Amino acid sequence: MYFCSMYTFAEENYLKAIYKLSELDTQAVSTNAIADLLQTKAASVTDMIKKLSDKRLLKYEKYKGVELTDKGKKIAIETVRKHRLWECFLYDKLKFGWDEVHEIAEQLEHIQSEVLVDKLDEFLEFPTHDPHGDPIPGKNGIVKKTNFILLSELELDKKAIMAGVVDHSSVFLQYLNKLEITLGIQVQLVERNEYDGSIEIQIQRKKLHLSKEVAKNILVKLK
Amino acid sequence: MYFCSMYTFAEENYLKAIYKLSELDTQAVSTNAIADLLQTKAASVTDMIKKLSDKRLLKYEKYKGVELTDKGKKIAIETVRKHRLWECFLYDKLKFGWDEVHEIAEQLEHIQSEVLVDKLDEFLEFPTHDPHGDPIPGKNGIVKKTNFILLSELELDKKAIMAGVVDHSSVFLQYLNKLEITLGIQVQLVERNEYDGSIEIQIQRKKLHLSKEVAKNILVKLK
DNA sequence: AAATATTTTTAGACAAGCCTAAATTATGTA
DNA sequence: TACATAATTTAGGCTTGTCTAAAAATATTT
Ligand SMILES: [Mn+2]
Ligand SMILES: [Mn+2]
Ligand SMILES: [Mn+2]
Ligand SMILES: [Mn+2]
Repeated sequence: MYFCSMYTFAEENYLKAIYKLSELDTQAVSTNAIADLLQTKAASVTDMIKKLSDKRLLKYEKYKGVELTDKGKKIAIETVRKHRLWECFLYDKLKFGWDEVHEIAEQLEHIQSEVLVDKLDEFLEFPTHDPHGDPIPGKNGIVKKTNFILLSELELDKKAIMAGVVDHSSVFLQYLNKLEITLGIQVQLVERNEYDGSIEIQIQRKKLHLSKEVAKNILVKLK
Repeated sequence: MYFCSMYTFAEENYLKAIYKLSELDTQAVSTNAIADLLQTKAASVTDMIKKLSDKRLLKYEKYKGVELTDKGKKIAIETVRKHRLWECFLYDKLKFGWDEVHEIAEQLEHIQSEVLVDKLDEFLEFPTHDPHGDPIPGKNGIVKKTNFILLSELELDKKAIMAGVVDHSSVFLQYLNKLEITLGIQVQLVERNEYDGSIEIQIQRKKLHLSKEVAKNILVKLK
């Protein structure tokens, strides 16, 4: 009503979802993949795809999936940038837990004001990573690649730093809270169990046993 | 899509507008008054009024205007609280000008998360007034009355403190910026011109001449 | 009191975003 | 290659929130 944004919440959410999926795979993004990620129906996705295609935000060939145009990718990355900056604000300044910030940032990412994003960035002292270890795209649209590896693939006795998560669900993050696994702490692989892929790690003064499932959802940075 | 708020942006904006208008006048709020304030059409207002009436957020009698119910008033005040807290954030923390905060707060006020409001309030150290001098409603829904008077009604030679504005438009606020009139500074009425209602004031080391129009849009607190 | 002007409501339309059910196209398997 | 299955699109419908134009009610003048 008051603000007429360039793009609607729904449009930005679709672009963000398509961007995320296109990073996982070089192929065109399928209708069903988008529907799954956004928890909506394939028919709704087809509707929106047509609108975004009309606006030249993506390339669409019937039955062949979609690919973002440069314009579409730019908007997607801007939205990711806003999302991650707001997550930093919620975590660093308002002292939310890393398991609580995502849902609120899903809303805040759609606030329209270019100067707001810049001022927020400055206020947060230009953070490079969000509370989940994901890189914050620059104002120029460049997203730094992180060279993290899965904790499940860490070599025996090697030391590393907890650097990110694959699963962003609050259930998983709360489980890590309980284990006192936080980003930035040092980890060393003590033992790998070949039978079930579970591992034993040393963090701080504790030894922890982690299932393969959990280890595959934690990212570490080699020292 | 992701968040299903109790009330939509439009509903909250209508409730806020009706609350504002009902504070100006004890009578029921008219359809046209709402349409003017929200810059929409009377027909749209009638539509929305029916929906809000169905939801028991206001009492509506055809052709007789509307009155908020306790439930409607509660939501309106909560929205005002969020609006003003966000304005404080933008002004105090992000260093926006007082002429820039309103538009962005119009968007931020609709973010749904009760704990976010509480944490923001705490982060801002429980401010009592927004950058325009308007009181911030408490968590309990109580809005403190300010006993400010119009600068145009200040008595001769009396000293007072700049405390608020009636006109919140950025044009007016920018004009005050140019005159270096900011909230909190002392003001003394030096002369009143009976002919056109204009006044001469002393602020800091300067004497300023203000039209009646301007003086009627500035609020001061007696010392 | 009647005529006129203003306010408010109704009627009908539209765009955005979603849905279900049915039709169509693509893909994988016997 | 033909059939079965899965993916995708189309058709038609719904809600929200907006609009214009016309009708109805209320308020103001004369
Ligand atoms: Mn979102
Ligand atoms: Mn994140
Ligand atoms: Mn608003
Ligand atoms: Mn304000």
